[in-house]
Amino acid sequence: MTGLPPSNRLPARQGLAVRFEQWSAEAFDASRCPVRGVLDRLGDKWSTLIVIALARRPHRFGEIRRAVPDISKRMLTQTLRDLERDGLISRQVFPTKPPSVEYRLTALGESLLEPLNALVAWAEANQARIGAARVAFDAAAAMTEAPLPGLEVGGR
Amino acid sequence: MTGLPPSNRLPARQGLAVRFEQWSAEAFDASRCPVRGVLDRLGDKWSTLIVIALARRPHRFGEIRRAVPDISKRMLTQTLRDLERDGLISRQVFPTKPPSVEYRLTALGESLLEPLNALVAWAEANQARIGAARVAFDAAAAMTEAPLPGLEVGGR
DNA sequence: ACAGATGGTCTCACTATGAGACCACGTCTT
DNA sequence: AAGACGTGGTCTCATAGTGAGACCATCTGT
Repeated sequence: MTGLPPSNRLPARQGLAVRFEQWSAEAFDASRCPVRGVLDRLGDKWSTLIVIALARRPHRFGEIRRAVPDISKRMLTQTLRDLERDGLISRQVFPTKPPSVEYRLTALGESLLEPLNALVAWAEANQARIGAARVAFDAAAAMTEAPLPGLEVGGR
Repeated sequence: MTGLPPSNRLPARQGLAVRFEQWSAEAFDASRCPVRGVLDRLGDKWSTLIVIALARRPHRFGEIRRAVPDISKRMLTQTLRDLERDGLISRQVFPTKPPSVEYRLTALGESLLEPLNALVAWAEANQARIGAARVAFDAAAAMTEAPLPGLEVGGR
């Protein structure tokens, strides 16, 4: 990531720029662009996590809950429904005694793994930089709020 | 996208799988994984849109609002602050008479364009499939709710 | 003199979210 | 035999997040 020559970035920038101009020009407003709908779904807090969990193998409802511990049943159900509605995962009920339900990625869902992997790799490679930026930003903000040095002892 | 051989998907799947196992194994719960923080920020409704807008060129506050029409001032301010805090964009105030403010991507922010472009390309390539899946799902759901054919005229 | 544009902040109402109770069913424990 | 537990959910309720729009100080144009 760090070793990439800058020339590798330009196509991405231009790719996005061209897309964006097309959206703006064709639809006249970006809000109606259909990619927005896709990005919004992917953009919610849990979709990507669930897709990543299912990337390993099919999971049952409770397994996903254990894999993503801080999701509530309510949101898990809802997000799974949304992902199923979008054709990214499939839901299969097994007539076992307490009926069990298995969720797995569809072909469409699997095709999402490529770009998602790129994003996760970026996040992993740059989380330290982002963390440092946050610390620096918060420190600067604290200085602006209370610009008297010597009175600041522990920060807040 | 459609023409990709399946073998191209496997590395992505395994890459995510391996990452996920490492998160689960090392931190013992996925909720503390730092990538989560990054993904959450990128996952909010507006961050990606703003980054995409800034991919073209630096924008002023009002320009971004015009580029992303359905964002409120409140959320625009907040999202810009967050992106700035994470070191993805920089904020520069010009001492013009009504002072103007320019936002631009930092090097870190530009490095995000590559994976983001991949994601947007995927969204663009698959939005039709997703739309079709939604229609199919809603139709199936309507059938389940009201399984009597002949009584359903217009649907709902 | 007054509207408009600049980049925000603040309040208020509405919506989305999380915590947890509840359900029907069957198995396991006591 | 009675009660606890696990299955996959749904439902309600309190709280958190969000969008709409008023408001602010300053300068420019008419």
